[in-house]
Amino acid sequence: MNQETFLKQYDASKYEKPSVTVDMAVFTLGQYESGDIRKVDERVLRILLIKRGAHPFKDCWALPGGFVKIDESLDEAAYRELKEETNVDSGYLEQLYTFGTVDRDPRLRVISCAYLSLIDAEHIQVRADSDAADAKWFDVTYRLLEEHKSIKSSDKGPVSGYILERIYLLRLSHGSIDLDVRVKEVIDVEGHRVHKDIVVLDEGMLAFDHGKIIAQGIIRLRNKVEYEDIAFHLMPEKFTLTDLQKVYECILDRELLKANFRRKIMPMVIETNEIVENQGFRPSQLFRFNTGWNLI
Amino acid sequence: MNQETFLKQYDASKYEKPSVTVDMAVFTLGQYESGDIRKVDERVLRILLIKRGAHPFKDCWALPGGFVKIDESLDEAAYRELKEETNVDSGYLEQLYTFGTVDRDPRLRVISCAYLSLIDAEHIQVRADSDAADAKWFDVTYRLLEEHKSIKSSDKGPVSGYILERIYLLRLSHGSIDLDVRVKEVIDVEGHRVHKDIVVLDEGMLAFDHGKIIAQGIIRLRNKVEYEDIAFHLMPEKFTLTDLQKVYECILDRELLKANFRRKIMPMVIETNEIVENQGFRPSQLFRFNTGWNLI
DNA sequence: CTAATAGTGTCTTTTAGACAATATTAA
DNA sequence: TTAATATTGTCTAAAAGACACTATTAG
Repeated sequence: MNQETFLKQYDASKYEKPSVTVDMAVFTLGQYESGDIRKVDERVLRILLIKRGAHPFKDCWALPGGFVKIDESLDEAAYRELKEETNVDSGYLEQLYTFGTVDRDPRLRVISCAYLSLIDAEHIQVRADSDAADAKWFDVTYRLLEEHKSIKSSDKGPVSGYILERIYLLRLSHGSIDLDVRVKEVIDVEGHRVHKDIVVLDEGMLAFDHGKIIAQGIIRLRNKVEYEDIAFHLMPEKFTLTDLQKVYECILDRELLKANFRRKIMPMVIETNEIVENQGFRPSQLFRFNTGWNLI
Repeated sequence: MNQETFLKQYDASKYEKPSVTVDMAVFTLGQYESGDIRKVDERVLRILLIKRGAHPFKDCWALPGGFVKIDESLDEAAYRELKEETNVDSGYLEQLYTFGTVDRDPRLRVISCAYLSLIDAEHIQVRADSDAADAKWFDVTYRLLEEHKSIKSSDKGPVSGYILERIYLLRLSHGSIDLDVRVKEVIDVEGHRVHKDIVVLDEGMLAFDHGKIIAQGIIRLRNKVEYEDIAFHLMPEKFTLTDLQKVYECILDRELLKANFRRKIMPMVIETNEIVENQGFRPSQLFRFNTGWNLI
């Protein structure tokens, strides 16, 4: 039997199959005008959520996404969804993680491949989908609330294992809408055995396991921003170093020292000869991304 | 309409669904006795491959894996496959990446969630599966052959983009069987736009896109071993520091300086009071993993 | 002038890398 | 003894962190 004949007799419908979706964690940068001309504007990290117009989780907020078509790849599905929801086709996109617990969708078995996307605020033009009663950019913060350590000591003294639990507050807000979700990150170690997990303690108005996906996205973003140049995908063509620093700060949720930050990112940027004036304080120079800064 | 009634009328079979599999990149450590009692044994990284007994890719070598059942999670499927193939239930397991191009399986649309697993050589007991005519541990190396840079300069001078291509030789060998596969890692940058890809240039006797998965697994392993303690999952309970260093060296495919290596891993290990003697040279102390070394 | 931000200089600490020196064993 | 590996010490270079200083603007 050759491969040809095998293919003809293969029964593709023999087993019950899960459905496969992509879910998009699309981040961008928001801005709040300070009001005071002598002060610089505030910046926030934002994520796109849609209000579900249909069951299940009707009226809850969810990540945009949809079923993967039989004739498109995962990446193609992700690009298509990004385009459908935000009308941009120029964003950064990477696969985040695939979520596959059995009961994550009450309708039927759905495995979701989550993607992380970063788009620059200037290109945004959200388009509410047919499925979505409403699509909104939510301010996001993810902040440590509590930390619990319990150490499993063997009789001899040395540590045989430990459980590290960190409880974070994932806060998503848009106008008067406030979605507060507590997320527990658990690291359970027993000898060589490690088990890491993220557990959403209270789903609130978030649909499915999307709290977990968002948390995972922020964690990825925080890890990557430290040693890769992905933050520039959130920036416009030209930007001040203070703006760039604020992006790092709202991703990492901590303040950075100006001088050290500048030293670190200096190789990644090129100065333009443009400056920003009329701000009530010293004008600042505009920079742009130095494509190829990490070429040897 | 409430969620209850919605679920009843939802037609789960409305759309054609892809199949979902897990593929396992299971690594362990191999050893070649040097023959000379005055020399220490050689170590190699190994990966488990099965010889396909059925179409498609009959007689080619493939990663172990299988379809995800409708009532098990992705992680459960991965654990089950690991147990079925290696008979160990104690290994390290993490999700690697989900591969979802349309034509990666000639039979039908299959999306594969790949897992990376590390198991300690002492526990190995491979069990040839029903699907697998044969299962073998292959020595693995992944070594840079060529590097091409082409820089796209705009008229003004600064770099507008570049293409970086690195060609690696993925060599899988077991006895007289030698699977050599050239793998191209491409980084295509144009302004802000980045596109990374891994392309297998010649599949050889490797089934499906498993060359790509294996390469991805090795890349992940190399990245992680530098800043996490996963290498210990490949070690037995007690080990010498030289053995540990050799594990790092065969994962990274380069030699490390002994003194620096020891300084770096010292906080991760605890010395036992046992030593290894009768080796034809100075005896060495045995250490074990210091569970909890990274607790504050 | 002041309040705010822009931008620079320099010291210290930590980490990584290179390499030399000494120690111990079986044969 | 010797050839091999085991183990430690120290110098240098690079990166990260802290903090103080100067500069420039609108009002």
